[in-house]
Amino acid sequence: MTIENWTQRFPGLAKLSAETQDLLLDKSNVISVPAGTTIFGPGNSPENMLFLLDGTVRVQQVSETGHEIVLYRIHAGQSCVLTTACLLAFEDYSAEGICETDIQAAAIPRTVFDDLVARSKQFRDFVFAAFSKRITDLFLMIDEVAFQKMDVRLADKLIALSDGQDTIATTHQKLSVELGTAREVISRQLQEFQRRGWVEQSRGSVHLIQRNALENLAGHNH
Amino acid sequence: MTIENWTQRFPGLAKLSAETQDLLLDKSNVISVPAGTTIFGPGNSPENMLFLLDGTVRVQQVSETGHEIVLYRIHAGQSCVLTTACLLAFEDYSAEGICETDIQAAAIPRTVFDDLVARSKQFRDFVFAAFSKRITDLFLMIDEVAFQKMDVRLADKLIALSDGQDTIATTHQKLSVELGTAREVISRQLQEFQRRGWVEQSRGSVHLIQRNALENLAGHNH
DNA sequence: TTTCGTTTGGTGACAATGTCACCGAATCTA
DNA sequence: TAGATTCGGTGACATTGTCACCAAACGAAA
Repeated sequence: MTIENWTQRFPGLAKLSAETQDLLLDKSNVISVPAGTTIFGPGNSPENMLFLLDGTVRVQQVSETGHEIVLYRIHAGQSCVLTTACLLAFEDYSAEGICETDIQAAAIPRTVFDDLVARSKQFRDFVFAAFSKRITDLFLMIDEVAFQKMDVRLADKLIALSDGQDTIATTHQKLSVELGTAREVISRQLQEFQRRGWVEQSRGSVHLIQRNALENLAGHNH
Repeated sequence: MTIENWTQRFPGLAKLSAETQDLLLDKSNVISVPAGTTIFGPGNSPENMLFLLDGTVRVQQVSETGHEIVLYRIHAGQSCVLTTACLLAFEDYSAEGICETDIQAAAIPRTVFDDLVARSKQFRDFVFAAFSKRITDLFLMIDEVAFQKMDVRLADKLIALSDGQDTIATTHQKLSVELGTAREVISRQLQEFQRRGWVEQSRGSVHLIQRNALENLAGHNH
Protein backbone atom coordinates (compact mmCIF):
# COMPACT_ATOMS: atom_id res chain seq x y z
CA MET A 1 0.00 0.00 0.00
CA THR A 2 1.38 3.38 -0.92
CA ILE A 3 0.48 6.80 0.37
CA GLU A 4 -1.48 7.40 -2.84
CA ASN A 5 -4.44 5.33 -1.81
CA TRP A 6 -4.50 6.17 1.87
CA THR A 7 -8.28 5.79 2.12
CA GLN A 8 -7.64 2.04 2.34
CA ARG A 9 -6.12 2.62 5.77
CA PHE A 10 -9.47 3.75 7.19
CA PRO A 11 -11.93 0.91 7.70
CA GLY A 12 -14.78 3.40 7.50
CA LEU A 13 -13.54 4.97 4.29
CA ALA A 14 -12.64 1.81 2.41
CA LYS A 15 -16.38 1.23 2.01
CA LEU A 16 -16.82 4.42 0.02
CA SER A 17 -17.61 4.16 -3.65
CA ALA A 18 -14.63 4.25 -5.99
CA GLU A 19 -15.64 7.67 -7.28
CA THR A 20 -15.88 9.13 -3.78
CA GLN A 21 -12.51 7.70 -2.84
CA ASP A 22 -10.99 9.14 -5.98
CA LEU A 23 -12.46 12.53 -5.19
CA LEU A 24 -11.09 12.36 -1.66
CA LEU A 25 -7.65 11.33 -2.88
CA ASP A 26 -7.66 13.96 -5.58
CA LYS A 27 -8.71 16.91 -3.45
CA SER A 28 -6.61 16.20 -0.39
CA ASN A 29 -2.98 16.84 0.38
CA VAL A 30 -0.80 14.45 2.29
CA ILE A 31 1.27 16.46 4.73
CA SER A 32 4.13 15.62 7.07
CA VAL A 33 4.57 17.35 10.40
CA PRO A 34 7.48 16.88 12.82
CA ALA A 35 7.04 15.70 16.39
CA GLY A 36 6.34 18.44 18.89
CA THR A 37 4.35 20.62 16.51
CA THR A 38 1.12 22.11 17.81
CA ILE A 39 -1.30 21.47 14.97
CA PHE A 40 -4.16 23.35 16.59
CA GLY A 41 -4.73 25.30 19.75
CA PRO A 42 -6.46 28.28 21.27
CA GLY A 43 -6.34 31.07 18.73
CA ASN A 44 -4.79 28.74 16.19
CA SER A 45 -7.55 27.19 14.15
CA PRO A 46 -6.68 24.48 11.67
CA GLU A 47 -7.10 25.17 7.96
CA ASN A 48 -8.16 21.66 7.04
CA MET A 49 -9.81 18.59 8.37
CA LEU A 50 -7.22 15.95 9.18
CA PHE A 51 -7.12 12.21 8.63
CA LEU A 52 -4.15 10.80 10.47
CA LEU A 53 -2.15 8.33 8.38
CA ASP A 54 0.80 7.79 10.65
CA GLY A 55 1.86 8.84 14.13
CA THR A 56 0.01 10.10 17.19
CA VAL A 57 -1.52 13.40 18.19
CA ARG A 58 -2.10 14.23 21.85
CA VAL A 59 -5.04 16.47 22.68
CA GLN A 60 -4.76 18.26 25.98
CA GLN A 61 -6.09 21.23 27.83
CA VAL A 62 -4.70 23.90 30.10
CA SER A 63 -7.13 25.28 32.64
CA GLU A 64 -7.29 28.84 33.92
CA THR A 65 -5.56 27.65 37.07
CA GLY A 66 -2.60 26.40 35.05
CA HIS A 67 -3.43 22.74 35.51
CA GLU A 68 -3.02 20.48 32.51
CA ILE A 69 -4.79 17.29 31.53
CA VAL A 70 -4.56 14.97 28.54
CA LEU A 71 -8.02 14.50 27.01
CA TYR A 72 -7.32 11.82 24.42
CA ARG A 73 -5.03 10.74 21.61
CA ILE A 74 -5.60 10.43 17.88
CA HIS A 75 -3.93 7.43 16.33
CA ALA A 76 -3.20 6.45 12.76
CA GLY A 77 -6.43 5.51 11.00
CA GLN A 78 -8.53 8.04 12.89
CA SER A 79 -9.83 11.43 11.89
CA CYS A 80 -9.58 14.41 14.18
CA VAL A 81 -13.14 15.34 15.05
CA LEU A 82 -11.93 18.45 16.76
CA THR A 83 -10.47 19.89 13.58
CA THR A 84 -13.72 18.93 11.90
CA ALA A 85 -15.82 20.65 14.52
CA CYS A 86 -13.47 23.61 14.48
CA LEU A 87 -13.88 24.03 10.76
CA LEU A 88 -17.62 23.64 10.70
CA ALA A 89 -18.69 25.45 13.83
CA PHE A 90 -16.02 28.12 13.71
CA GLU A 91 -15.77 27.71 17.41
CA ASP A 92 -12.63 28.35 19.36
CA TYR A 93 -11.33 25.55 21.46
CA SER A 94 -9.57 25.57 24.75
CA ALA A 95 -7.80 22.34 23.82
CA GLU A 96 -4.64 21.96 21.80
CA GLY A 97 -3.35 19.15 19.60
CA ILE A 98 0.33 18.28 19.76
CA CYS A 99 2.18 15.78 17.58
CA GLU A 100 3.74 13.17 19.83
CA THR A 101 5.64 11.70 16.90
CA ASP A 102 6.38 12.75 13.37
CA ILE A 103 3.06 12.41 11.63
CA GLN A 104 1.58 12.06 8.19
CA ALA A 105 -1.95 13.21 7.58
CA ALA A 106 -4.37 13.80 4.74
CA ALA A 107 -5.64 17.36 4.84
CA ILE A 108 -9.14 17.94 3.47
CA PRO A 109 -10.31 21.49 2.79
CA ARG A 110 -13.58 22.54 4.34
CA THR A 111 -15.46 22.76 1.04
CA VAL A 112 -14.40 19.27 0.02
CA PHE A 113 -15.43 17.90 3.37
CA ASP A 114 -18.83 19.54 3.09
CA ASP A 115 -19.28 18.22 -0.41
CA LEU A 116 -18.44 14.69 0.67
CA VAL A 117 -20.85 14.79 3.59
CA ALA A 118 -23.58 15.86 1.20
CA ARG A 119 -22.83 13.20 -1.40
CA SER A 120 -21.89 10.06 0.41
CA LYS A 121 -23.90 8.25 3.03
CA GLN A 122 -20.85 6.15 3.92
CA PHE A 123 -18.82 9.27 4.50
CA ARG A 124 -21.55 10.70 6.75
CA ASP A 125 -21.60 7.49 8.72
CA PHE A 126 -17.85 7.68 9.13
CA VAL A 127 -17.99 11.26 10.38
CA PHE A 128 -20.86 10.73 12.79
CA ALA A 129 -19.32 7.55 14.13
CA ALA A 130 -16.16 9.52 14.90
CA PHE A 131 -18.13 12.19 16.77
CA SER A 132 -20.09 9.56 18.57
CA LYS A 133 -17.02 7.67 19.68
CA ARG A 134 -15.41 10.85 20.91
CA ILE A 135 -18.41 11.78 23.02
CA THR A 136 -18.69 8.34 24.61
CA ASP A 137 -14.99 8.39 25.39
CA LEU A 138 -15.38 11.78 27.06
CA PHE A 139 -18.26 10.41 29.13
CA LEU A 140 -16.04 7.58 30.30
CA MET A 141 -13.26 10.01 31.10
CA ILE A 142 -15.55 12.17 33.22
CA ASP A 143 -16.60 9.08 35.11
CA GLU A 144 -13.01 8.08 35.65
CA VAL A 145 -11.81 11.51 36.78
CA ALA A 146 -14.75 11.92 39.13
CA PHE A 147 -14.91 8.48 40.70
CA GLN A 148 -11.90 6.28 40.09
CA LYS A 149 -9.14 5.98 42.64
CA MET A 150 -5.72 7.22 41.74
CA ASP A 151 -3.98 3.86 41.98
CA VAL A 152 -6.44 2.29 39.56
CA ARG A 153 -6.15 5.20 37.14
CA LEU A 154 -2.36 5.14 37.24
CA ALA A 155 -2.17 1.38 36.72
CA ASP A 156 -4.55 1.73 33.80
CA LYS A 157 -2.54 4.56 32.28
CA LEU A 158 0.77 2.69 32.66
CA ILE A 159 -0.68 -0.29 30.80
CA ALA A 160 -2.06 1.95 28.07
CA LEU A 161 1.16 3.91 27.65
CA SER A 162 3.34 0.81 27.69
CA ASP A 163 1.83 -0.32 24.38
CA GLY A 164 3.03 -3.85 24.98
CA GLN A 165 6.56 -2.82 25.90
CA ASP A 166 7.99 -3.24 29.38
CA THR A 167 9.61 0.18 29.60
CA ILE A 168 7.82 3.51 29.49
CA ALA A 169 9.91 6.57 28.81
CA THR A 170 8.18 9.28 30.78
CA THR A 171 8.52 11.43 33.87
CA HIS A 172 6.37 11.70 36.96
CA GLN A 173 5.46 15.19 35.76
CA LYS A 174 4.18 13.90 32.42
CA LEU A 175 2.21 11.13 34.09
CA SER A 176 0.57 13.68 36.36
CA VAL A 177 -0.61 15.61 33.27
CA GLU A 178 -1.98 12.38 31.79
CA LEU A 179 -4.22 11.96 34.80
CA GLY A 180 -4.79 15.58 35.72
CA THR A 181 -3.23 15.26 39.14
CA ALA A 182 -0.10 16.47 40.94
CA ARG A 183 3.39 15.13 40.44
CA GLU A 184 3.69 14.28 44.14
CA VAL A 185 0.68 12.00 43.88
CA ILE A 186 2.28 10.09 41.01
CA SER A 187 5.56 9.82 42.91
CA ARG A 188 3.80 8.33 45.92
CA GLN A 189 1.77 5.87 43.88
CA LEU A 190 4.79 4.72 41.90
CA GLN A 191 6.70 4.24 45.13
CA GLU A 192 3.88 2.07 46.40
CA PHE A 193 3.88 0.06 43.14
CA GLN A 194 7.65 -0.31 43.46
CA ARG A 195 7.35 -1.43 47.08
CA ARG A 196 4.99 -4.15 45.88
CA GLY A 197 7.49 -5.17 43.22
CA TRP A 198 5.18 -4.25 40.33
CA VAL A 199 7.44 -1.63 38.77
CA GLU A 200 11.01 -0.37 38.90
CA GLN A 201 11.94 3.22 38.35
CA SER A 202 14.86 5.11 36.99
CA ARG A 203 15.11 8.75 36.09
CA GLY A 204 12.83 9.37 33.15
CA SER A 205 11.44 5.86 32.85
CA VAL A 206 9.23 3.29 34.48
CA HIS A 207 9.75 -0.46 34.00
CA LEU A 208 6.83 -2.79 34.33
CA ILE A 209 7.85 -5.88 36.29
CA GLN A 210 4.48 -7.41 37.01
CA ARG A 211 2.16 -6.31 34.25
CA ASN A 212 -0.47 -8.76 35.46
CA ALA A 213 -0.71 -7.11 38.84
CA LEU A 214 -1.23 -3.71 37.23
CA GLU A 215 -3.81 -5.06 34.80
CA ASN A 216 -5.60 -6.70 37.66
CA LEU A 217 -5.75 -3.46 39.62
CA ALA A 218 -6.86 -1.55 36.55
CA GLY A 219 -9.69 -3.99 36.05
CA HIS A 220 -8.62 -5.89 32.93
CA ASN A 221 -9.70 -3.08 30.64
CA HIS A 222 -7.15 -3.92 27.98
CA MET B 1 -46.26 30.93 16.99
CA THR B 2 -47.99 27.60 16.99
CA ILE B 3 -46.56 24.14 17.31
CA GLU B 4 -47.08 23.68 13.58
CA ASN B 5 -44.07 25.75 12.60
CA TRP B 6 -41.74 24.75 15.40
CA THR B 7 -38.63 25.17 13.26
CA GLN B 8 -38.91 28.89 13.99
CA ARG B 9 -37.97 28.14 17.57
CA PHE B 10 -34.49 27.01 16.54
CA PRO B 11 -32.21 29.85 15.52
CA GLY B 12 -30.14 27.42 13.48
CA LEU B 13 -33.15 25.96 11.68
CA ALA B 14 -34.99 29.18 10.92
CA LYS B 15 -32.32 29.85 8.28
CA LEU B 16 -33.25 26.75 6.33
CA SER B 17 -34.94 27.18 2.99
CA ALA B 18 -38.71 27.14 3.03
CA GLU B 19 -38.79 23.79 1.23
CA THR B 20 -36.45 22.19 3.74
CA GLN B 21 -38.44 23.52 6.66
CA ASP B 22 -41.63 22.19 5.11
CA LEU B 23 -40.05 18.80 4.65
CA LEU B 24 -38.91 18.80 8.26
CA LEU B 25 -42.32 19.81 9.52
CA ASP B 26 -44.06 17.29 7.28
CA LYS B 27 -41.94 14.28 8.17
CA SER B 28 -41.64 14.85 11.90
CA ASN B 29 -44.02 14.11 14.74
CA VAL B 30 -44.49 16.40 17.70
CA ILE B 31 -44.60 14.25 20.80
CA SER B 32 -45.37 14.94 24.45
CA VAL B 33 -43.65 13.06 27.24
CA PRO B 34 -44.40 13.38 30.95
CA ALA B 35 -41.82 14.42 33.53
CA GLY B 36 -39.76 11.58 34.92
CA THR B 37 -39.71 9.54 31.74
CA THR B 38 -36.40 8.04 30.66
CA ILE B 39 -36.27 8.84 26.95
CA PHE B 40 -33.05 6.96 26.36
CA GLY B 41 -30.68 4.88 28.40
CA PRO B 42 -28.39 1.86 28.36
CA GLY B 43 -30.13 -0.82 26.35
CA ASN B 44 -32.90 1.59 25.43
CA SER B 45 -31.98 3.27 22.17
CA PRO B 46 -34.16 6.07 20.89
CA GLU B 47 -36.15 5.55 17.72
CA ASN B 48 -35.87 9.11 16.48
CA MET B 49 -33.70 12.14 16.62
CA LEU B 50 -35.21 14.70 18.97
CA PHE B 51 -35.57 18.46 18.77
CA LEU B 52 -36.72 19.74 22.13
CA LEU B 53 -39.54 22.28 21.85
CA ASP B 54 -40.42 22.66 25.48
CA GLY B 55 -39.09 21.44 28.82
CA THR B 56 -35.76 20.10 30.01
CA VAL B 57 -33.98 16.77 29.69
CA ARG B 58 -31.26 15.80 32.15
CA VAL B 59 -28.47 13.57 30.87
CA GLN B 60 -26.64 11.64 33.54
CA GLN B 61 -24.50 8.62 34.00
CA VAL B 62 -24.20 5.84 36.54
CA SER B 63 -20.74 4.39 36.95
CA GLU B 64 -19.86 0.79 37.70
CA THR B 65 -19.22 1.82 41.28
CA GLY B 66 -22.77 3.11 41.61
CA HIS B 67 -21.78 6.77 41.60
CA GLU B 68 -23.95 9.13 39.61
CA ILE B 69 -23.15 12.39 37.87
CA VAL B 70 -25.17 14.82 35.78
CA LEU B 71 -23.42 15.40 32.45
CA TYR B 72 -25.55 18.18 30.98
CA ARG B 73 -29.07 19.34 30.26
CA ILE B 74 -30.94 19.81 27.01
CA HIS B 75 -33.17 22.87 26.98
CA ALA B 76 -35.96 23.98 24.70
CA GLY B 77 -34.54 25.03 21.34
CA GLN B 78 -31.76 22.47 21.40
CA SER B 79 -31.41 19.15 19.67
CA CYS B 80 -30.20 16.07 21.47
CA VAL B 81 -26.89 15.17 19.89
CA LEU B 82 -26.81 11.97 21.85
CA THR B 83 -29.94 10.62 20.21
CA THR B 84 -28.45 11.72 16.90
CA ALA B 85 -25.20 9.93 17.59
CA CYS B 86 -27.08 6.93 18.88
CA LEU B 87 -29.08 6.67 15.71
CA LEU B 88 -26.20 7.13 13.36
CA ALA B 89 -23.45 5.21 15.04
CA PHE B 90 -25.62 2.49 16.50
CA GLU B 91 -23.51 2.74 19.58
CA ASP B 92 -24.76 1.96 23.02
CA TYR B 93 -24.45 4.68 25.59
CA SER B 94 -23.79 4.46 29.26
CA ALA B 95 -25.68 7.70 29.77
CA GLU B 96 -29.41 8.11 30.19
CA GLY B 97 -31.74 10.99 29.41
CA ILE B 98 -34.52 11.80 31.85
CA CYS B 99 -37.28 14.36 31.42
CA GLU B 100 -37.06 16.84 34.25
CA THR B 101 -40.34 18.43 33.21
CA ASP B 102 -43.15 17.50 30.88
CA ILE B 103 -41.63 17.97 27.46
CA GLN B 104 -42.63 18.49 23.87
CA ALA B 105 -40.27 17.43 21.15
CA ALA B 106 -40.16 16.99 17.40
CA ALA B 107 -39.16 13.44 16.52
CA ILE B 108 -37.29 12.97 13.25
CA PRO B 109 -36.86 9.47 11.84
CA ARG B 110 -33.35 8.42 10.95
CA THR B 111 -33.95 8.35 7.21
CA VAL B 112 -35.38 11.88 7.21
CA PHE B 113 -32.44 13.14 9.22
CA ASP B 114 -29.99 11.55 6.83
CA ASP B 115 -31.82 13.01 3.87
CA LEU B 116 -31.74 16.49 5.38
CA VAL B 117 -28.04 16.30 6.15
CA ALA B 118 -27.41 15.36 2.53
CA ARG B 119 -29.58 18.13 1.10
CA SER B 120 -29.13 21.18 3.21
CA LYS B 121 -25.90 22.90 4.09
CA GLN B 122 -27.70 24.92 6.76
CA PHE B 123 -28.96 21.75 8.37
CA ARG B 124 -25.46 20.27 8.34
CA ASP B 125 -24.13 23.39 9.99
CA PHE B 126 -26.79 23.14 12.65
CA VAL B 127 -25.96 19.51 13.38
CA PHE B 128 -22.22 19.98 13.48
CA ALA B 129 -22.54 23.08 15.63
CA ALA B 130 -24.55 21.03 18.12
CA PHE B 131 -21.89 18.30 18.24
CA SER B 132 -19.20 20.91 18.52
CA LYS B 133 -20.87 22.70 21.40
CA ARG B 134 -21.41 19.45 23.21
CA ILE B 135 -17.77 18.47 22.94
CA THR B 136 -16.49 21.84 24.16
CA ASP B 137 -18.89 21.70 27.07
CA LEU B 138 -17.60 18.25 27.99
CA PHE B 139 -14.04 19.58 27.86
CA LEU B 140 -15.00 22.32 30.27
CA MET B 141 -16.71 19.81 32.52
CA ILE B 142 -13.62 17.60 32.66
CA ASP B 143 -11.58 20.62 33.61
CA GLU B 144 -14.04 21.55 36.31
CA VAL B 145 -14.31 18.06 37.80
CA ALA B 146 -10.56 17.60 37.76
CA PHE B 147 -9.40 20.99 39.01
CA GLN B 148 -12.10 23.16 40.51
CA LYS B 149 -12.65 23.30 44.24
CA MET B 150 -15.90 22.04 45.64
CA ASP B 151 -17.06 25.37 47.07
CA VAL B 152 -16.65 27.09 43.69
CA ARG B 153 -18.43 24.28 41.87
CA LEU B 154 -21.32 24.26 44.33
CA ALA B 155 -21.75 28.04 44.20
CA ASP B 156 -21.72 27.84 40.43
CA LYS B 157 -24.28 25.06 40.39
CA LEU B 158 -26.58 26.84 42.83
CA ILE B 159 -26.59 29.93 40.61
CA ALA B 160 -27.26 27.80 37.53
CA LEU B 161 -30.06 25.81 39.14
CA SER B 162 -31.70 28.86 40.67
CA ASP B 163 -32.58 30.15 37.21
CA GLY B 164 -33.10 33.64 38.57
CA GLN B 165 -35.29 32.52 41.46
CA ASP B 166 -34.21 32.76 45.08
CA THR B 167 -35.38 29.32 46.12
CA ILE B 168 -34.08 26.02 44.78
CA ALA B 169 -36.18 22.96 45.43
CA THR B 170 -33.62 20.19 45.74
CA THR B 171 -31.99 17.92 48.26
CA HIS B 172 -28.37 17.54 49.31
CA GLN B 173 -28.45 14.14 47.66
CA LYS B 174 -29.54 15.59 44.31
CA LEU B 175 -26.92 18.32 44.50
CA SER B 176 -24.26 15.70 45.13
CA VAL B 177 -25.29 13.93 41.91
CA GLU B 178 -25.11 17.24 40.03
CA LEU B 179 -21.46 17.57 40.99
CA GLY B 180 -20.49 13.92 41.20
CA THR B 181 -19.57 14.07 44.85
CA ALA B 182 -20.89 12.74 48.16
CA ARG B 183 -23.90 14.06 50.01
CA GLU B 184 -21.82 14.74 53.11
CA VAL B 185 -19.60 17.07 51.12
CA ILE B 186 -22.62 19.07 49.97
CA SER B 187 -24.00 19.21 53.51
CA ARG B 188 -20.72 20.61 54.82
CA GLN B 189 -20.39 23.19 52.06
CA LEU B 190 -23.97 24.37 52.46
CA GLN B 191 -23.42 24.69 56.19
CA GLU B 192 -20.41 26.85 55.50
CA PHE B 193 -22.41 28.99 53.05
CA GLN B 194 -25.14 29.29 55.66
CA ARG B 195 -22.63 30.27 58.34
CA ARG B 196 -21.52 33.08 56.05
CA GLY B 197 -25.11 34.16 55.58
CA TRP B 198 -25.14 33.37 51.86
CA VAL B 199 -27.92 30.78 51.96
CA GLU B 200 -30.60 29.45 54.26
CA GLN B 201 -31.73 25.87 54.25
CA SER B 202 -34.87 23.98 54.95
CA ARG B 203 -35.67 20.38 54.26
CA GLY B 204 -35.77 19.92 50.51
CA SER B 205 -34.84 23.47 49.54
CA VAL B 206 -32.05 26.03 49.55
CA HIS B 207 -32.72 29.76 49.66
CA LEU B 208 -30.20 32.13 48.17
CA ILE B 209 -29.75 35.13 50.48
CA GLN B 210 -26.64 36.68 48.97
CA ARG B 211 -26.59 35.73 45.32
CA ASN B 212 -23.75 38.17 44.72
CA ALA B 213 -21.45 36.40 47.13
CA LEU B 214 -22.10 33.08 45.41
CA GLU B 215 -21.60 34.56 41.95
CA ASN B 216 -18.40 36.11 43.12
CA LEU B 217 -17.08 32.80 44.42
CA ALA B 218 -18.18 31.03 41.24
CA GLY B 219 -16.23 33.53 39.17
CA HIS B 220 -19.00 35.57 37.52
CA ASN B 221 -19.64 32.87 34.95
CA HIS B 222 -23.29 33.77 34.57
C1' DT C 1 36.78 18.74 32.86
C1' DT C 2 34.48 21.79 35.69
C1' DT C 3 30.79 24.74 36.73
C1' DC C 4 26.25 26.15 36.79
C1' DG C 5 21.55 26.02 35.81
C1' DT C 6 17.68 22.89 34.88
C1' DT C 7 15.12 18.80 35.36
C1' DT C 8 13.68 15.15 38.04
C1' DG C 9 12.13 13.09 41.97
C1' DG C 10 11.68 12.81 47.39
C1' DT C 11 9.71 14.49 51.74
C1' DG C 12 6.80 16.26 55.53
C1' DA C 13 3.06 19.10 56.98
C1' DC C 14 -1.21 20.38 56.16
C1' DA C 15 -5.83 21.26 53.70
C1' DA C 16 -9.59 19.54 51.05
C1' DT C 17 -12.38 15.90 49.77
C1' DG C 18 -14.23 11.11 49.91
C1' DT C 19 -15.81 7.14 52.75
C1' DC C 20 -18.02 4.86 56.42
C1' DA C 21 -20.93 4.08 60.16
C1' DC C 22 -23.83 5.94 62.64
C1' DC C 23 -27.90 9.13 64.46
C1' DG C 24 -32.27 11.76 64.94
C1' DA C 25 -35.86 14.42 62.87
C1' DA C 26 -39.17 15.20 59.25
C1' DT C 27 -42.23 13.26 56.15
C1' DC C 28 -45.03 9.89 54.04
C1' DT C 29 -48.02 5.83 54.03
C1' DA C 30 -50.69 2.08 55.41
C1' DT D 1 -51.28 6.31 64.83
C1' DA D 2 -47.40 3.22 63.79
C1' DG D 3 -43.91 2.00 60.89
C1' DA D 4 -41.10 2.87 57.01
C1' DT D 5 -38.61 6.05 54.29
C1' DT D 6 -36.24 10.23 53.24
C1' DC D 7 -33.40 13.85 54.63
C1' DG D 8 -29.76 15.88 56.78
C1' DG D 9 -25.98 15.97 60.71
C1' DT D 10 -21.77 14.14 62.76
C1' DG D 11 -17.16 12.26 63.86
C1' DA D 12 -13.39 9.34 62.53
C1' DC D 13 -10.56 8.20 59.19
C1' DA D 14 -8.48 7.46 54.28
C1' DT D 15 -7.20 9.49 50.10
C1' DT D 16 -5.80 13.14 47.37
C1' DG D 17 -4.17 17.95 46.53
C1' DT D 18 -1.08 21.82 47.89
C1' DC D 19 2.99 23.97 49.46
C1' DA D 20 7.61 24.62 50.61
C1' DC D 21 11.40 22.73 50.60
C1' DC D 22 15.64 19.52 49.32
C1' DA D 23 19.17 16.70 46.84
C1' DA D 24 20.62 14.05 43.05
C1' DA D 25 21.03 13.55 38.06
C1' DC D 26 21.67 15.62 33.86
C1' DG D 27 22.99 18.85 30.21
C1' DA D 28 25.21 22.85 28.31
C1' DA D 29 28.71 26.13 28.24
C1' DA D 30 33.25 27.79 29.66
